[in-house]
Amino acid sequence: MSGVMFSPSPPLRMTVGNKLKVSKEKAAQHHEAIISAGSRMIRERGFDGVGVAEIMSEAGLTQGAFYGHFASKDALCVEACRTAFEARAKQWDKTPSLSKYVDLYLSVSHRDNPGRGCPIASLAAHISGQSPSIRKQFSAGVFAFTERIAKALPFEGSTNIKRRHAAAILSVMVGSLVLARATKGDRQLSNRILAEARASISLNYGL
Amino acid sequence: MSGVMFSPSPPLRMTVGNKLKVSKEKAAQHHEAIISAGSRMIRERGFDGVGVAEIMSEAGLTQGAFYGHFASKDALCVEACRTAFEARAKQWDKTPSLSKYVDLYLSVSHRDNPGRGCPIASLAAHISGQSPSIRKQFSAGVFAFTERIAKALPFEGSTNIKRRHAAAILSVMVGSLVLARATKGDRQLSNRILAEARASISLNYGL
DNA sequence: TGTACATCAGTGAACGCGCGTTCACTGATGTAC
DNA sequence: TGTACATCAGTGAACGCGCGTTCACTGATGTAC
Repeated sequence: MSGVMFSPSPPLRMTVGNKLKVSKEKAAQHHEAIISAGSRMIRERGFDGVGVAEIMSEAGLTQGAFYGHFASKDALCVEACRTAFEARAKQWDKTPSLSKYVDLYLSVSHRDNPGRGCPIASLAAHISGQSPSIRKQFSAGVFAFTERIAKALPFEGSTNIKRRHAAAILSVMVGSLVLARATKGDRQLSNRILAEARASISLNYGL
Repeated sequence: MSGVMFSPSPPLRMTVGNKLKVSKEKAAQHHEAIISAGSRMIRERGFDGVGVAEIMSEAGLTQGAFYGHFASKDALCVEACRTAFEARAKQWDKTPSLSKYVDLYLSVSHRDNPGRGCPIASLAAHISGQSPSIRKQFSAGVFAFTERIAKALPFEGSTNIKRRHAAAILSVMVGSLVLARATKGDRQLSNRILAEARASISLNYGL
């Protein structure tokens, strides 16, 4: 028989076979896997759009094990939010310039992959009604992101003026990404929103 | 006894007493009341953030009556979305200029009252995962709003150029409002976001 | 105009379902001797 | 190094709850005579 045979979507468990207790090392890996799956799925569907059982299944475990790793779903949400901001900051550090980062941010790829994307664009509208700990985590992330933009602005100016421009730039970035995602069904409109936001940042801030 | 006595939050039923069948006129009023309550509560908490029972209670009816007015919750969501865009368009028509409308849009009052506010800012992030009929209704609303902004721009330019600027302006408006709402816990940050978005539209587009 | 009754808007209890959370149990890990 | 056993990460079924939806019933409306 020619060609490679793929088994039809194996459940990709992290534990091999039917072993129950795992080593501490494995358990730590599981902990990270839960956060990783949660962070991605929450960005894709919002805090209330995904359940504990599905997150655990994605991490290769059953729902019962969840409460050995986290006190509650809310506690995971806080952690998932934190790591999402952290991961984005690391990606930012790998990008050569603010201009390039804006390119990436307003790309079709970012629009189509919210799971690895900016948590601000994914979660901003889902924040009200969430717990105070989530809201604080989120506000801190927005503040830090604004500061990062301000410091990276390639022109002269006081910290205060840079902060003010940064807030406006952040608004265009987040707003256009959210709008582009919401109008994905109308591809022309969606693409235009991204392109025009990019152009306006270039025109108005020389980025 | 001095002072006015208020009865503690009366349930405000539209039907008086225990009457069951109501006139066709009353029934039509109920229909509008359901849409009105739905439109407001959905903008406040998102499509999945509010239930049929609570909407009906707000409209002064019981949940059982809902399916005499709408085929499903989804059908109400479509209608609620439509009327929200319609109401906003009417409010726009009452506003003397685009500049004044942007003032209102980026006001603290609009930030703090999503129930009567722009459905784009309230619902954009909740659109993915909703039914095709809701998504279409929403995309049409975004498109219409962009056209409205384009036509109201107070400077010379081709339709195409105006459309492009309109898309960018819409992104700042929606983005800053969403961010301001999400960071309401940090009042200083929230207010700054609104103020800077307003200033940037003034600076960059002379509005 | 007055009466008899079919219509149907609204009621309230019930349905199945998926959610977050709990818990008795399992058995490999990893320590004590 | 080898054995005995306490620990505890993970399992899987169950819990109460709120959701969207259904339905038998109610009784004022509004029509037919």
